[in-house]
Amino acid sequence: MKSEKPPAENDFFGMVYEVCRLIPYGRVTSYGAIARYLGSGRSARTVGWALNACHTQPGFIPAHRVVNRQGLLTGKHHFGNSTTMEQLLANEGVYVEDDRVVDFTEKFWDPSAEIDPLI
DNA sequence: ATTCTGACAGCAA
DNA sequence: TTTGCTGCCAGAA
Repeated sequence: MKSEKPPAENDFFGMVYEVCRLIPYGRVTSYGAIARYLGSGRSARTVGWALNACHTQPGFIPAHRVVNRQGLLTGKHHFGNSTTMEQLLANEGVYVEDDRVVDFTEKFWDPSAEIDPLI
């Protein structure tokens, strides 16, 4: 067998999609947080690139819950309309103002901090 | 094959 | 303090 697709656990993109699905309702996370959870703290760019291809994945990927570490909706233009991402977040109780998540530090959800019990 | 870009983040000056 | 460069992985030309 050749070109056998590796499991999501071994696929960087798959990991990104999986973590996105783990983001709780009404919460947001950052690209760097996901990258860090994957073990590559500086691969945040690749995370964004994976989300760019999230539409190729089956099911729904809550990519609108992923923003940059400033809380800015840098990828809102990738949701078809520039307001779609903001609307989705507002629908979950995450309000956005001036392309920035309100109370970002409170809404922030760190996968490596929640999923991995460091206690 | 090489080069550049891309929904970022960290560090140096 | 801000500005700029580098690093990271994957895909397109």
